[in-house]
Amino acid sequence: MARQRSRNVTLTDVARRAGVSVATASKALNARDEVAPETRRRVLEAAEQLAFQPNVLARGLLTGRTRTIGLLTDELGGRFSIPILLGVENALANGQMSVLLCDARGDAIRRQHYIRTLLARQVDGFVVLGESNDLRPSLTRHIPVPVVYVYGESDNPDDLSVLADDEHGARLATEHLVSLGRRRIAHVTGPESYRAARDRAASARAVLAAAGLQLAGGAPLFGEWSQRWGRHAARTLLAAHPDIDAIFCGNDQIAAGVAGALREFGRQVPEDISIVGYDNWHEFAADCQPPLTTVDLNLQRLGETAVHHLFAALDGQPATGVVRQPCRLVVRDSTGPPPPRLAR
Amino acid sequence: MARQRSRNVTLTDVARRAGVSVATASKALNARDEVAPETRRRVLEAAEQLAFQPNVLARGLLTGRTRTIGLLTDELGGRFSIPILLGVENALANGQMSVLLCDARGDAIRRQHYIRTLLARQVDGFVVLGESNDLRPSLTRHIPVPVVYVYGESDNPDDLSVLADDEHGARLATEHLVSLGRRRIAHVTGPESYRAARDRAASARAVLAAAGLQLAGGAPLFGEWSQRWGRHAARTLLAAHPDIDAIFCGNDQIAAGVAGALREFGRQVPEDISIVGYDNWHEFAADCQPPLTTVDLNLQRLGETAVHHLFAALDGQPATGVVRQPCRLVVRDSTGPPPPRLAR
DNA sequence: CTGAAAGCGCTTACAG
DNA sequence: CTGAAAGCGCTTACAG
Repeated sequence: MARQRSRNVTLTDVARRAGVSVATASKALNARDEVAPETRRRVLEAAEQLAFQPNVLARGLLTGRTRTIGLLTDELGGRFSIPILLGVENALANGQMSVLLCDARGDAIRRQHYIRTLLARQVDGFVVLGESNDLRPSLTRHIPVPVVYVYGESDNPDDLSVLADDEHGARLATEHLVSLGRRRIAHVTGPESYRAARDRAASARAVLAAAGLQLAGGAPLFGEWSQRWGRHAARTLLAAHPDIDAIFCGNDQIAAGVAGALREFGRQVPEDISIVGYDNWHEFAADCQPPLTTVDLNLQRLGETAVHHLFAALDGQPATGVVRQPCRLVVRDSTGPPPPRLAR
Repeated sequence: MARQRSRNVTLTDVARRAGVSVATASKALNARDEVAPETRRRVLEAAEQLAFQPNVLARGLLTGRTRTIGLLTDELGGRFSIPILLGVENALANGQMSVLLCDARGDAIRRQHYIRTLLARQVDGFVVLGESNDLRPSLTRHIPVPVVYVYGESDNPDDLSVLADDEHGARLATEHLVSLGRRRIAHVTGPESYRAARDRAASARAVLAAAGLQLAGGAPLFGEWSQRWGRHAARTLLAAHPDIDAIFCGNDQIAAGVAGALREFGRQVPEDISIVGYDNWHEFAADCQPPLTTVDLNLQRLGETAVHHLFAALDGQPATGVVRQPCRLVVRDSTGPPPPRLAR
């Protein structure tokens, strides 16, 4: 760590070693075709020998393109940001671009500061990552380069928002339970203030209605995104509706809590009561007792999709509106058909 | 999103509006004292009116400093990276620096590629974030700017590594149990191949030995970092050593699994058997039944500490060796004194 | 105190 | 095909 930064090898060094001008060296390295093959060979050899790395700042100053994008997050600590971030980083790297990371921590001042900072660094575009899938105020008017919103939807329909399709995810979950022969299905989920909770609940009800069914208890149980709430809700449900045969949970934590409570009450999962979670949060879903059937939002792919749309916008092909990416049902051991004696 | 990037406001624009040369404008904005107060006022006003943001690339080209550091991670998806990342981001932002994020995904080729990319972007320094706290190969010989390793220790003692103090964390946990009057303490932890598991186990044994005790069963139970292993190990322990009165777990997932199994066996937590977890992973520890006493590694602060050391190195004050940051015991409901009838 | 000039490292017309 | 020159936006001696 004590090493000094040595002077960088510059194009001038390469040119000198190859015995050409910097202009020619530049053309040779950038594979422009106005260079003699033998000259190019000499330049490439010199660059190789000197381990030349072009200074990206100088190039950016000239071209106005930095091949850098700003990733503005609201709350990186949240559960959903990381897989999306990974997808964004991966897709950008595949496109030879880099990402400057800024976490606003839900603070508007901090967010504005970061927007200025990123613009001063001449980023080519922005990805704005929401902490929930609720509508969020558009930032685009402050940003003179292309912006794509991911996970959280911009409130300006002229922006492009790339979202997980919760209607689809909840439909997959509910149809799975119905197709297994479940008929008295309850829904335990997070706070009604979350769009995710409302959308999933609405979708579940729609699927049941189409099958001539309704939610056990008549309505979703809105609460918290926690195991604790799952345990509590399961007890309440068993007391009020002892004949339920399935519980669709708004996330995997709730599902894990439900599973724990059902076990304490001696109900067998999946035979007596099947459980579906949501999120495919590995540590909760796969490590649950029993492992949970759940909905995977494909978050990493969501990040990649957002970047592909950003690339399109950088190429002059911007889109607007909402792109919804489908979900995927992951079937594990927490769902199955009712026991034969109860089959109808 | 369809907006065109408009030409940026440059220092030339500001200078023209203020009626001065760019040289004077530059000095005024950078608060150098060779400028008349009235001139400075006019320049600042012009900059304000034009919403001038200096082009950081141009400045970087000139000064050789970009105020950007590269964060090289091995596996961002891992449990520990995020809090550390947050700490790094926060400390850098406080120092008016930005972070370029690169996740090598444990791939050596990809890692080398990122090192070259970051150097081409003229980063001022690197933070290298390990995915585990095992020793890792030093990258410093490829990097001509200051490097600080965080969480994972570099195998070169000439590097600086900022680490969580697992010896301390396990000591806090074990001393807590001993001080509560627990005497038959078991240790259930992750794979022995992890340094974290070995270090914590060794520390627990040392504390017990100092108190004239030894681990229930004579040795730690190494297994996996999962609830499943926690459940399994708890059953094994109860069968072999029905009189144990505490279990120190290598992480919170194991502890949650242990808590679930003990409940099924009708053992009261914390009265009959107290449990301590490790990591203070909120979703597992605080939401456990009962909420877990656990060890918090202060990971966010670890990231901040690493950045402070990097700043020192950038200021010409590099350090070498290992910095270990203390842990913190978080006491919740899973630990308490033995019931009076059993107290001795 | 102010400004003309040089220069950071590169790319791109343009002339030869 | 090659290279001298201009220039991206800024900062810093240096001269006045």
